[in-house]
Order: sequence, then C-alpha cells, then structure tokens
Amino acid sequence: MNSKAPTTILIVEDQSLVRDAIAMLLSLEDDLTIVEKCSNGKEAIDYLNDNPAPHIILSDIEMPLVSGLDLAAHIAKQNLNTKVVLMTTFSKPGYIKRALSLGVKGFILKESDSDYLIDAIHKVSAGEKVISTELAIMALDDNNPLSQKEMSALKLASEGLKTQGIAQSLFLSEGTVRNYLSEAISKLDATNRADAARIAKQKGWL
Amino acid sequence: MNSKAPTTILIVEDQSLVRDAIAMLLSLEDDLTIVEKCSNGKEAIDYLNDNPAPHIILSDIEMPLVSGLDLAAHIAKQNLNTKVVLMTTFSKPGYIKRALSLGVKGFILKESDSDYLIDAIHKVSAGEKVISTELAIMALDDNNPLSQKEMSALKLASEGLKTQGIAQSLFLSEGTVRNYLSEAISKLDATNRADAARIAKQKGWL
DNA sequence: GTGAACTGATGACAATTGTCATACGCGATT
DNA sequence: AATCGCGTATGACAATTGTCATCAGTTCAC
Repeated sequence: MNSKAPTTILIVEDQSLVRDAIAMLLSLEDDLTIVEKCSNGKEAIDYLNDNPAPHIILSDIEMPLVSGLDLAAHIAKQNLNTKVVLMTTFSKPGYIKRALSLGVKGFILKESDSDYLIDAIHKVSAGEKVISTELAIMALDDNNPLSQKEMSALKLASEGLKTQGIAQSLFLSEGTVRNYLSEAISKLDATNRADAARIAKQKGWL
Repeated sequence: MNSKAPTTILIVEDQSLVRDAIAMLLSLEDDLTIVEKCSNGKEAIDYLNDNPAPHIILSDIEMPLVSGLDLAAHIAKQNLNTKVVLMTTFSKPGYIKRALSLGVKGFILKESDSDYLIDAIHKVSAGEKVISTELAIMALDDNNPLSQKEMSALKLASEGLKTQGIAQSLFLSEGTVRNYLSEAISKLDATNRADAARIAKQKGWL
C-alpha cells in the first residue's frame, strides 16, 4: 500500500466547464488532490489568505479581475511556498517572459494534450521547471520592440481613446503621443494605430 | 443489466487540454460514448464524411479553419441526422441567433458547470432543446443594429485595412465605405472605426 | 404609378492621425 | 565643459478619417 502524501492542487480558471473538466481529469490521478477550484485570481488570493498553500497552483492566464500573471506576482511578493503553473494559448508567447521573471515553474499550452499536463504537474511537483518547447522557442524570438510608453499609448488607443484622451491619461502632450504611436506603427509594420494594437495584442504585448 | 445503446458524441474543440478534459468528464457517464475528438470544424466534417453521424456533436464556436457555426451550417445543409450542441463564452451572445437559424439544438455557456453540461446533453439526446437562460436573455436584447455591409466593412477595418483596401475588397467606392463606417460608428456610439470594431467584436457581431 | 425605403455614390469640409525635422532639458559619460 | 542619449515637446505638413447634405437608381408596397 502506497501511503505517500498526495500533491495538493488549486485550480484557477474562469470558464467553469473547463475548470470542472480539468479538475476531474487531474483527480483521476491518485497522487493528485484538488483542494479548491477558483474562477479568477482574486478568489485564489482570498483562498490563500485563509488556507495553507497547496503544493501547486494551476492557473489560466486570461481571467477577469485578477489575471494569472497578477496572481503569480502576488505569490512571488508574499513569498508563499507554492509552485505556479500557468496555462496559456498558442498565440500569446509574450506572457512567458513576464511569467518567468515572476518565478512561475511551469508554462503549459492549452493546445497540448492532457497527458502532457499531468506529466508536467508531476515534474513541477518533483522540483523541475516545465515549459512547452514551442513556447520557449516563440518566446526567444519574441523581441518586443515597444517601449513602455509606446505600449501604454497603444493599449489606450486599443480601448477606443483618441489622441487627446491618451495624452491626458499619460500626462503627455498630444504631439508626443502621436510620436509614440507613429513609432509603434513603424516598429510593428502596421498601417495605423489600430492595426498596431491588433498586432501587439496578438503577440501578448499588451 | 441495462443494455440501452449509449449516446454517441463527437467533441470538437481546438484546445486539446480542454478537449481531453471534457471528453474525460463525459466518458465518466455510462450512457455517453465519445466516438471521436476533433480540433476544429474541418476535421469534424472530414470525420462525418467517412463515418456514421454520432447522435450529438458537441462543439466550441471559435476555432481555426472552420468554426462551430460553419460546422453547424454544413450539417444543416447536408441534412445529417445529428444534433449540434455549441459551447460559447458569456460575452458573445451574438452567435446565438445565427446558431438557432442553423437548427442547433443546444447552446451551453462555458461559464456553466459540468453538471449542467451533462444534463443538457441528456436532454438534447432525449429531443429537447437547451439554451442557457442567461444567453437567451442576452440574445433577446441583443439587437445588432449593423447592416451586412457595415459589418463587412468594419470587419475588414479591424483587420488593419484602410479605406482604400476595404473599398477594393467590397467593390465599393471609398466614399461609400466611409459612409458605412461612419454609420457604424454612430450606431455603436463609438469614437472611431477601431472602437466600433472593438465593440462589435465583443458582442459577437463580427 | 407614386412614393417610401434602400443601396451606393459624390463632393465638400472638419477633425484626427501619421510623419518628420527639430529642439530642449537632464543625467550619465568622457 | 563638452558630448551623448533619452524622454518629451513643438510645429508643419500630408494623408486619412469622420460627417453631412445631396443625388441617382432599384425595389417594393400600396
């Protein structure tokens, strides 16, 4: 009889169908125990305030209120003894750099299959880091050419603000904002600010 | 001993993690059998060409190559004897009208929980139609005010084309395109074409 | 067959956006 | 002290976009 303590897991994912399904999948492994399911980073943080940290937090990245990256940042800051594994989508390698700097232990593509996920969780639990090869490669030649200001200007533009609104938000002159956006457009080979925003978003840079 | 023939299900979902997890979830029900898993509508169509139609096709909507709506359209056209259940996301009720006109039998929110999904599949299998209440309500006051032309112009604009490119694509004059976009901007209370596209997309109208 | 509704087109104009050359202040470098 | 780089700002200009009034052709209901 094997009496080794199981690995405890907290699942964070906003789509409950997906959340339940993944929880079910993992709970079929007899050395894994799902201790809680949360629908966003905020719920997870609340849970961590009142409960012992699980061995592993398996979290989606894009979620309302508090994203998986925000959650990872919180955990890094609080210095909690738990390993974060993030799930993301093929098209957004830009996240990975931010995640690595936050001490995330695993990075799984939602496009990878369930065996890979289970294997990854076992490895992370054993102390390894796991990053999907495709993601690692993409992250390497993912040289975000945009400056901080260019990104924020672009982000605001993508939310429908026009030059004036962006300038006010960033406490810059309208001319400067147009310079930044012009730079961004040129760097991204875009036709205009909306196009640039679309490209940057698709890479996960916004 | 219960020897009733099980309900056969084809699952179509592009993120394999999610696909596998949902398949696992459903296969735990002893009256449901997963006959195949596909990663997009095209694979599903290919499968249907070579195999008997399953009782139910459970498909995501947003997928590469051939979307869930396209798949539903194909099935309606071919008059196949299979019931389509689509899964979608809370923020995009716009799809539901198109889906209903394609004879889709079920519409499940990815935000609903796994019991609901299983229940819905049983009901659809028994001949009922199932639509999440929230979705039905949203669909009702989801009055897409855009004309066909306005939508296509907006869609092209959202892909980064400028007026000239849009005009060429739609075989219209540049002036007309600008009129359409201007109309769309005004109807959606947007600040410019990019903003209008963003709003329309978020509602599932593009 | 008249008139309303709809689609597509024009032209004119204003506002916004994109581009570029240039400049200013401020640390850091030398 | 001179120089450099960086972030920010300015002004000027061209291109693009947004708005509006108006018009011609079609279709459709009455």
